Formats: sequence, structure tokens, C-alpha cells
Amino acid sequence: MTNAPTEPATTPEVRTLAERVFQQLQDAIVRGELAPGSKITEPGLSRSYGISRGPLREAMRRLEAHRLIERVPHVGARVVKLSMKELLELFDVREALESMAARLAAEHMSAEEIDGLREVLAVHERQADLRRGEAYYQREGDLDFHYRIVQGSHNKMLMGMLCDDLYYLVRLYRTQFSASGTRPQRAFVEHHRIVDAIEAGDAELAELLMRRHVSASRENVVERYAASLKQELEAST
Amino acid sequence: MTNAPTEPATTPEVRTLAERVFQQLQDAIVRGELAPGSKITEPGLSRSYGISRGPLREAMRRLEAHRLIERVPHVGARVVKLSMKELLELFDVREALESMAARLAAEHMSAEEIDGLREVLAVHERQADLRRGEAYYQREGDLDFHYRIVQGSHNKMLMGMLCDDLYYLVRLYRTQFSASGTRPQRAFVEHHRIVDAIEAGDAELAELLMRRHVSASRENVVERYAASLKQELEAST
DNA sequence: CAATCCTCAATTGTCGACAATTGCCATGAC
DNA sequence: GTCATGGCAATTGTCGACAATTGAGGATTG
Repeated sequence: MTNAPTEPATTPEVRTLAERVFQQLQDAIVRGELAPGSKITEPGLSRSYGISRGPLREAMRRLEAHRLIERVPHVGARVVKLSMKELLELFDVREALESMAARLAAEHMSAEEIDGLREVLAVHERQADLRRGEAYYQREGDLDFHYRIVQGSHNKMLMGMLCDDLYYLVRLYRTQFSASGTRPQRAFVEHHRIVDAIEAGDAELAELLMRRHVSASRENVVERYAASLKQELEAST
Repeated sequence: MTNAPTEPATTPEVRTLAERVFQQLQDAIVRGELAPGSKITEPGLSRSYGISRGPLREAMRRLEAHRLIERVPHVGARVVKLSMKELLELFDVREALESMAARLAAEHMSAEEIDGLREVLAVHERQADLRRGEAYYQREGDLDFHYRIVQGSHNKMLMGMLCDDLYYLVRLYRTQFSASGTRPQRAFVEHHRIVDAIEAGDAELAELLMRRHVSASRENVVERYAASLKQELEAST
């Protein structure tokens, strides 16, 4: 399980400058410190990070590959700004990939890995007991769970796509839409059922449950979005 | 449908040097001109392409993002060499993403797009008539079909992942394993059934059929690989 | 007053040179 | 003969400067 979703930005053995500034920028974007849609210029970042434009451009290329910024030649780069449409697209992709991951996890996960997964759920449960009614199902906590399952698929390509690319977008969305995770108990139950299916080695069931889980999360987002639009409308009249 | 799988490398309005050399390198790798696993050095490519190391490094970063080369800091880069394990991983990811694409295509494809899809099949059929018994189902022809469906999903994120990343790996595999496509008629029939489902707007069926189609293709690869191993073994005794 | 064109500042793209790190090869010790 | 060690060449990482392109603002003209 390599490491937690949030990587400590100041790892001592970061080999190269470009690597370091890439992680810093990635963090800044996901945290919302660099406003979505804002233009970022090479001389500007070069000054504020105290490095030359060479490594910086390299870092920006990597950010572009991870879909965190968008560049157009000879014009510049801006921090990605997820539209509702794109957010829903993201959920469709997640549904496809994560259901596959759950299926593979049911086939390949070791007993130790399943134990670790159960432990993650136990931690979440304790946190849920503390602040009851609050959202158990909060940012990093939820991603921990999904991380573990993707890792359990033992499919490196899948891991790369989900953990290295999509999950950063997921976290970015949570800051952009300030989505405090609702639907606490239901997601919690769903998580448990998925683990049960994985432990039973029931690949088909694990896949189905994960598909529904992500799909339900998507519908929840749609609902909340519709509600916020309605609220906005009422406020303006 | 933007353009054919193989983009004419010498498009006149390529904005930037890095962009151009990126496409050239991508093409060279996919075609096998740069041997898989071979080391590529910046000064070397810099000389042979007649550009400085700046744009070259940028192109290499993009190749790395597309998983066509692998870089390790302070050491160098090599052309990716797909192992059988990684190839199977690729198929699992394709199965997940393309079945989702087929589902979305059934929901969103316009009549014109479906017509275009049918036309692609018709072209393939004519080619199949010409060299009967030969593999209808040959490299670019097959990808055309899959391209269209992914485009028909109208999901930009999905399109990016499949068309910009995975399909280049698929083509790379075809050169590396010198896979002359077998199983001609069967794949042909499967393609037709998928289009039928899409035209009928039956999303679930389209998804299922595409899933089986990719899965069958995967199994076919496994078979051929096992056969080649066996043959190799016999030759050595 | 609106629209068009032109000029210019700023940003991006490209280049060559220098510094740091790596892997290799030869030399030497056991 | 084998292994460790040191130096060396080559490659990668980083930097600053120059060229090319863009977008904006102002001046000019109908």
C-alpha cells in the first residue's frame, strides 16, 4: 500500500528539482491554493519557486499529463477547472476502472491485504463513532479504501491510471465543489459489502457492488449539484 | 472522427518543434523502428533529429506520460518492452474502458455517427471478400472500429485515455509480438452485433458484447502466446 | 463613434553551455 | 583469479539568454 493519499511533499530523497516542484505544484492545485481556471505563467512560478524555467517546464508537462493543468501552445497554461459535465465523465471512467479493480482484487488479493482493508474500515468506523451524524465518509478516508482495492488488483496499469491520475482529480473536485461527503452510513455499508465479496473471492459480486457504489456516489453528486442550483436560484429572486 | 489512427506525421501546421518530434518518435516506436527495450539517449536523438535537447526532453516527457518509454532519473530512458503480464493488464483495462464506451455510445451516438460506423464495417467486409481466409481483422482496420465507438461515447476523458494512450500501446504490441490477427470471422460478427446493439440503443447489451469482444481477443492472445512457447520448446529439443 | 490596423510588451519556444550524477573500465590488493 | 576501489568519460539535470509568437492597448480612419 506504498503510502497515504497525501504524500509528504518534502520527501528528503527527491532526486530532481523538477520532481520536487511537480509535487509541490500538484499539492497546491489539489488543495485549491492555485485557483481553478487561473492562469499560471512560467516566469511567475519560476520566481516564486526559485528555480529556472527548465525544470519548471518539465513539471508543468507532467501536470498536463495528469490533467491538472491545460496548456495551449504559445499562449499559456491554466489550472484545470472541472465543469459538471467533466466531473460526471470522471465518474463514468471511475465506475469502469474501479469495478474492474474490485473484480481483480477479489481474484488476487492476499489474506494480509484483506486484513489491511478491514483495518481501514475499522478506523473509519471508530471515526464515525466519534462524530456521529457527521460524514464518516470524508475525503482522504474514503480514498484510502479505494486505494487499497486498486492496489489489490495487482494490475500496475490500473494502479497507475487510478492512483496517479484520477484520484488527484477526485480530490481536486472535492475542493472545487467543496463537497462535504454526505450519505455517510450508506457508503459505509457499501464498503463493508464490497470487502465481504472480495474476501469470499466472489469476483462478479465485488465488481457489481463497486459499480453500484461509484454509481451511487455519482448520483449523489448530481443531486447535490441540482440542489445547489435550486438554492442559488431562490436566493436570486 | 477527427482522423485516422495513423496521423500523417508531417502535418503542416504543427505548432511547435517538441510536438513534431514527439509525433515522429511516437511513430518510430509504434512501428518498431526503435527497438523495444533499447536505450535512447538525449544527445543521440538530438543529433539524429537535428534539434536541441530542450524540445527533445519535452517530447520524451510526453512519451513517458503515454507509457511508450520508461525513464529513471540520472540514468536514462528506454523504449518500453511489453511483457506478457503487462499485455494482459492492458487488455483488462481495455475491457473495462471499452465496455463502458460501448454503453455510453449506445446512449449518445447520433444517427450520423452510427452510419459512419456501419460504413467502417462495410469497408472491412469488402476487404475481407478480397483476401478471403486472410485476416480481415488486421491492425488499423480493427482500431478504426474501436475508435469510432469511443468517439461515440462523447466522453472526452474516456476518449483521451483510450485514443491518446492505450491504443498506441495496442499498436506497439502488434509489432512487438508480430501478431497477425487471427480469428477473422468471429471478430467480424462480434463487431456487427455490437453495432446492432448500439443502433437499438440497448446500452446494457452493447456493454456486454464489447466486454466479451475484448475478453475474447485477450484469450486469443493468451492462446497464441502459449502456442508460440510450445513451438519454441519443441524447436529446442 | 465604431472598426481596423499597428505597435509593443510579455510570454512561450528554442538553444547552447555548465554542473552534477552515473556507470564503466582499469588498476591494484587479497 | 576475484573482488574492491578509484578515476574517467558520457549522460542527465539545470541554468541563463535569444528568437518567435501572441494578445492588448492605443492610434488612425471611415
